[in-house]
Amino acid sequence: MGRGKIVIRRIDNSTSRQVTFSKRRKGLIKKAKELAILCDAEVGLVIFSSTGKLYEFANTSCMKSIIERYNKAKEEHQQLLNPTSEIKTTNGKRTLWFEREGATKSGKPVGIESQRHPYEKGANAHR
Amino acid sequence: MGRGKIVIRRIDNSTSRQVTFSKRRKGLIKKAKELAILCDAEVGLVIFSSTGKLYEFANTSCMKSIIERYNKAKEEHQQLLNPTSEIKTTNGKRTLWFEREGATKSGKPVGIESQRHPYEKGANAHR
DNA sequence: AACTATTTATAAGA
DNA sequence: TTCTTATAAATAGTT
Repeated sequence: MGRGKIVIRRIDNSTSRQVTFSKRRKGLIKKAKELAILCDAEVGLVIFSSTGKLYEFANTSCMKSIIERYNKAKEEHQQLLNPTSEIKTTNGKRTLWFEREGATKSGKPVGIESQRHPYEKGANAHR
Repeated sequence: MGRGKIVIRRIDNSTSRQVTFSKRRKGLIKKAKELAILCDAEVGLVIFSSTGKLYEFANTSCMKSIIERYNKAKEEHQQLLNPTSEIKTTNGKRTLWFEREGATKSGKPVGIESQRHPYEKGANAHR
């Protein structure tokens, strides 16, 4: 959005990188707030600039509680990934509803899909 | 952005809230990715839908490392807030560069400003 | 930091 | 939920 289209690639020029960071960070936090309010969601956002400065946004109480909730959700997810069950297919793999088609690319945690395949069963079950 | 302007307020209709959540979540994560790449920043984003589903984005290694970095930065920040120094003004208050003008509103952690006043000195020093 | 031309996101509707 | 389209909003380049 702007005078010209840009390619999403690291901005080499330090000054314009800083300017863009400032603008987009502001925009991202605004969007995070809006999502939280409009959709009644809990949102936690942490941003470290390339110079190491920290910026954050958390719509509920504080980031701490969101992180705790996150950790808790992760633990439960792990339980699903590594249940103490004996169910296994002959090839040693098990096909679960939340199985990834890809892999850990671009920093996405293993077994977690940001866009689809949320933690709970039933999601994306239809269609 | 759309056929009509909307007010940022919880969407009552459950169905449209879900639709909006889906669209905006996607958009927010896209923006987070772009910020990370363009500006060489480290970004961690956690979203819990109103139904409790978790969505996340982390551009570096994993959310865990970002959370650790966050905690570390927070600790250091606390050290700055409660230094073992004896410097005090007569009224018992000390004016620090990162002092807040507001208070803990809308869930923002105490002593942290999301938009301005990042942790490090010199930020916003110009102008 | 302000200003706009443009691009991009997205609200509604199908 | 996906596609389409009109329109609101974000922002790239400039000043």
